[in-house]
Amino acid sequence: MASKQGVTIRDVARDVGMSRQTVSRVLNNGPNVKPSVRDKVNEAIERLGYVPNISARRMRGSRSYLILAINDRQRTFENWRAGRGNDWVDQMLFGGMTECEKHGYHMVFELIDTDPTKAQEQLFKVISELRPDGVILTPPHSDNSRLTDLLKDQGIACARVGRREGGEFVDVCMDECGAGQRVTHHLVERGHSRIAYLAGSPDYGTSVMRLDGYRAALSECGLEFRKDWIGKGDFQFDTASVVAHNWLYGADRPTAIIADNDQMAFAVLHTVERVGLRIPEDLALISFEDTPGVRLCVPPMTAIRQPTAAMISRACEGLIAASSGEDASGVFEAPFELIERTSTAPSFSHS
Amino acid sequence: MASKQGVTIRDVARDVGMSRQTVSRVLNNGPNVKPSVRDKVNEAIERLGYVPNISARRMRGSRSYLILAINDRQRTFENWRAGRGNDWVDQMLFGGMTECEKHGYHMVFELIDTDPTKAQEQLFKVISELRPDGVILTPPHSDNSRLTDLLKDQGIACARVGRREGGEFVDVCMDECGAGQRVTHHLVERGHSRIAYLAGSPDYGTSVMRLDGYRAALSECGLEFRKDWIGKGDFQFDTASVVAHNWLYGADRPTAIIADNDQMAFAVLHTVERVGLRIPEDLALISFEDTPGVRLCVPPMTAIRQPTAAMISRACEGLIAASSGEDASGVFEAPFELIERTSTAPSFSHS
DNA sequence: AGTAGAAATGTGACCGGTCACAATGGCGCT
DNA sequence: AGCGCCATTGTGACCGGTCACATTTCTACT
Repeated sequence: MASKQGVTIRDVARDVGMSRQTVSRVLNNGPNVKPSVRDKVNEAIERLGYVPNISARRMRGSRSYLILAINDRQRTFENWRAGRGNDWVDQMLFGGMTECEKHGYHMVFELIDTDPTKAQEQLFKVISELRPDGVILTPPHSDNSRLTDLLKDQGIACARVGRREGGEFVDVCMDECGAGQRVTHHLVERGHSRIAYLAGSPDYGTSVMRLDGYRAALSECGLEFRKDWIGKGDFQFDTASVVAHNWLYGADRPTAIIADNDQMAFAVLHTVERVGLRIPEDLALISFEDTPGVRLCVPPMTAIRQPTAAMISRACEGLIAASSGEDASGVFEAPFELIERTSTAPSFSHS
Repeated sequence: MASKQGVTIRDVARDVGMSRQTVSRVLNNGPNVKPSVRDKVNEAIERLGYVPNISARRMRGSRSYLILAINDRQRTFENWRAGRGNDWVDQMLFGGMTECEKHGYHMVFELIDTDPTKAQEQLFKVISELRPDGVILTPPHSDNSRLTDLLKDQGIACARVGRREGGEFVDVCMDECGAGQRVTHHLVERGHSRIAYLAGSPDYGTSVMRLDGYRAALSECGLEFRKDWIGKGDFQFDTASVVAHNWLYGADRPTAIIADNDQMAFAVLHTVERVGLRIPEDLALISFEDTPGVRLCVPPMTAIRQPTAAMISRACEGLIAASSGEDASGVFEAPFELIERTSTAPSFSHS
């Protein structure tokens, strides 16, 4: 086994004939360092290949240069078990890294249980071990006040994904209501006036907001709001299949369906095929979420693409700023995108 | 801002009236601690809510309790940009956590550039900062000897995903050849004898091994090996579309196609539709990889599911063992799974 | 020139663990 | 009782940075 530690700050200090503290000041862009000295130190750092050791930094220092990203264990497990596609963590990693790299931060990912009490215990353990500068909570943990309380108590900055209350935290989200409006307008622009909405759960703030957007858009376009065209789904495939079947079997059927998540959109897709209709000729279909599957199924589905990477990137930015002493709390709304694919292509023949 | 550090080892020591070292021994399951003392210390740890600080542990100690997982930046970016589904990191996280949690380890994910030189510089920086106990290299970095040399030189254990040479590293992989055989047998069992193989690149060891398996299975079943039914793909959609079109347009067409990756399988799917054939009635289709898309497209595709989670889990196990001084080097082959879906359903009417 | 005050640099302690080694305790044996 | 030996426990140094504060050097102004 070779040397466990290479060049230290003392080696650099010795090399330039300065004290450790001066080198430390250069590293941290501290004030009161003569420019010529700063250059000399930087040159030596480069030449010797010195890289500060994160563990040592966080010992006496106040920063750990770590951002902890929390995901839900059960959801992750379930996605894995069901073989259901999910690139959530991929997106988090991508978004987080773009920001963390700039400031020399690193991302640690951890899974914790859905159960609020267990979650709290587990989070306590992890933050005690790692002492990260910031923690990113993703749904459903962004809604667990035990966790935010714990973090507040421990003096660790916290970012919540999917919430928009702000207050003392860094909240990142997207404009769910606007997305609901956008998809509705998208369909209206393509000639649809008979648009049904397959809703998720009223327990989810996001669902409610999206539905609001749908209603707003309908009224903006002077279209009738039909209660029987609000499907009560639960984000699951089976329930959605039943709803879709009822809508599509009759003569008074909608010409477009908006599904609150991808699982339900797939349910519609399969139902359409069973009933003998075609997408997009007989029915336009649009989904939120834009998980991997919707992009590759036949036909590819138009969907709202959640700005996961952007949200996480912003969360990291806020947390890093917070650990530098700035007040980074507030709400950040990342812009979503409507990805147009075949399922709402204009081949639809209304009239 | 509240207390930055809670209970320390000294607090526990004071509580039980023992020295720090004794508490440390209990923590690390060290020898020579009287059982009664061990119990008393454990009780105090529990009661006071003491959690050892990882940074402090790695300072004087030899372990950092960190596993670093390296993924390719360009590939990750490209997947993100193209909106292509990819739950690779999700699977890594899931697999890694199941093992890391058992031993109090944490996973840090990092992206590095494809370019070998840049990759080396970036890896050097990260391992200098974090000093992880082990590093997991995923393709294409598992093949970059600069990285493995660097890790060897720095005395950091290394696991390579997708290699099977073993030697001084922890190599984790799956039986690619066996998978090639398996899919072929699967098709033969369903009555197919006209099976084409849409290959990836001969530069990829995995491609070669899978193709070997296909040939072996054909000969086991007494079926003819037709050179014109080996498609030269390059893992890309477009090239594969051309090959598929040539096969399917003529009368002498195969009744089943094996695609070396999912992108190519999708190309076949779309080509089949264009040509006016149906899956699985006219053509059976099967893919390796099993990325999210294949599970949800219409019809859902039968595919080999890569045991990513299992491989990463094993990699972590090996790295953790190595950091405990054990010799964990060697090759571990994770069992793959054939996930049967509609694209090879028996509705196929041969005869 | 003398001196105040800011700018630049240095010093020792310290963070919270683990290491190497020293010291103590308990037991069996002669 | 005296001894050896192993099991158990304790002590001081140390890892590589940063903190608080002390010291020196420079600049400006009376």
